[in-house]
Amino acid sequence: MSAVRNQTQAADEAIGDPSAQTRQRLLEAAAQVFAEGGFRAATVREICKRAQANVAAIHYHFGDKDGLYVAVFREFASRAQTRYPITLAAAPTDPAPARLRSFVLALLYRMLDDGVHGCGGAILLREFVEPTHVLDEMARTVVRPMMDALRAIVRSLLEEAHPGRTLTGAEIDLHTFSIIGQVVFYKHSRPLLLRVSPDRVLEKDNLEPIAEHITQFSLAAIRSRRSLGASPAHKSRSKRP
Amino acid sequence: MSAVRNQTQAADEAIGDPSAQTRQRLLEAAAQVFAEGGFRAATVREICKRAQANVAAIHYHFGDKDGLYVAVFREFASRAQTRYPITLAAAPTDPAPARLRSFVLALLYRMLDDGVHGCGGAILLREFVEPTHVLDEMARTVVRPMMDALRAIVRSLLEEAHPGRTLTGAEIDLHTFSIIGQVVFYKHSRPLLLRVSPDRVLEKDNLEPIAEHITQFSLAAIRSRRSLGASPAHKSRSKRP
DNA sequence: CATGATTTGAAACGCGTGTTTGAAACGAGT
DNA sequence: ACTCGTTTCAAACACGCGTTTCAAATCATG
Repeated sequence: MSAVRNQTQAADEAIGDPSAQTRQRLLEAAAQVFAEGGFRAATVREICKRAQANVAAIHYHFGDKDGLYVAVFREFASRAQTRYPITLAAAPTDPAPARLRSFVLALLYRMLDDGVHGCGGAILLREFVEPTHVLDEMARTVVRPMMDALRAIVRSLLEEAHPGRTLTGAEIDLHTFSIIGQVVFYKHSRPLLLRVSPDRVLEKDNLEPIAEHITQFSLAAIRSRRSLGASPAHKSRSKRP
Repeated sequence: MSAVRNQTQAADEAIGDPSAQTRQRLLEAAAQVFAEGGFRAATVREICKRAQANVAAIHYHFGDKDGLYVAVFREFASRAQTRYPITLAAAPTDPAPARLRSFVLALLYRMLDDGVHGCGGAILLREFVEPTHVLDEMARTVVRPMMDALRAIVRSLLEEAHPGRTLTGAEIDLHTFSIIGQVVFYKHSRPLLLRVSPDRVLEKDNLEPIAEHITQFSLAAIRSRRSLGASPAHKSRSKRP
């Protein structure tokens, strides 16, 4: 066995196993501390204080601070997606508008949850701004699938609104980023909003109205004739015999 | 004279004055380093290396790292606004759609400029995510005026699209944040986009199409009947005799 | 040229960080 | 009870950080 205990073994033994309990407490404390301030601002001493463990335990169980962060990412990223799946409020076969609303809702709930289910989301959004060594894995396993899911919804909406119109990847991405930008704004700018518009920060009370607004704002834009310029294919089609 | 030389005196003497030149070099190097990684990640050693100055010079001219950051903010915040005013592409008397487009364009240009004119913008957007001791001053002198300017444009657009409709502050803010969210997404998420969609990051080539998209996307949404729910005033009016 | 003020520099300090070390405690098996 | 493996602990280490100190260099003035 490698110098660092593998996760399956440790997870299996966590129940009732004091030593595996230390590892689990470190993971959960680390998730909170990383979610609050990001990888760099988080300190092993603060993590160990919250976990009531020795700083050497981090090195024993995870190798180093980097390894701990990777373990946290792997442990909690899927929890966020499981607790708040993008199918939270719509089935995959539902119409695109309902799926869009569900997607927005799920992301907003992940951002609001500052418990263990939301840590993955907070860490993810922190990587947007301040990437670390887990960005590649995170991009591959979380970000791309999430963006592809939203791209599919956007494509579907644009095709409905503009039948026969050839869509480019760039056009789909522009709309996709407009939607994501509206959502992540509430997390990325939360510290600022707390200062300049404290009654507008994302909370339980206003989450659904904000989700509804972002959904309707985006649907209206996508359905409008104005949101797509002249199609390159349309232009080139005029040249075809 | 106070222990820290005041800015007016130093700025006046910067031309041809070797000692004031050190101060100016420190300010410009600091602006770059703060813009790149934020206040916390920036080190006085890196700043002095770039400025070719001694670390004690920071303490002599600015008091400490905090004081340097304040000086940088004051020096460069106005430069960003001067170089890329929100009236960049529209006069204050132009119709609201043109003013919106100009507003979006100005912010995108500030975000793209990684020279001395853009440092203020980069530092500002960094404060959204990771506020420091200048947040209060920044909120008062830069953020609020900027948000109020956009709120006025949004109000104007909503009133045109929904005549007779009573607007709440919350409704205006929802639309305002949707617009800001789409814009700042390109700065806040740049490190991530460089990894998952490198051909979509904000650059000179695609800045105007992105500005146009955000403007049209937002205009379409604002003009749609869907973007505003039932008016509270409308509801209460129905009860009046 | 001398003097005083200003500015810069090298070196060190104190602190907080992540990591390492070696011993102690604990648990399992015989 | 002994032995061995696992886990935890206190303490220390090495490093980088922001800040401070005191001397040297520079500049301005009479």
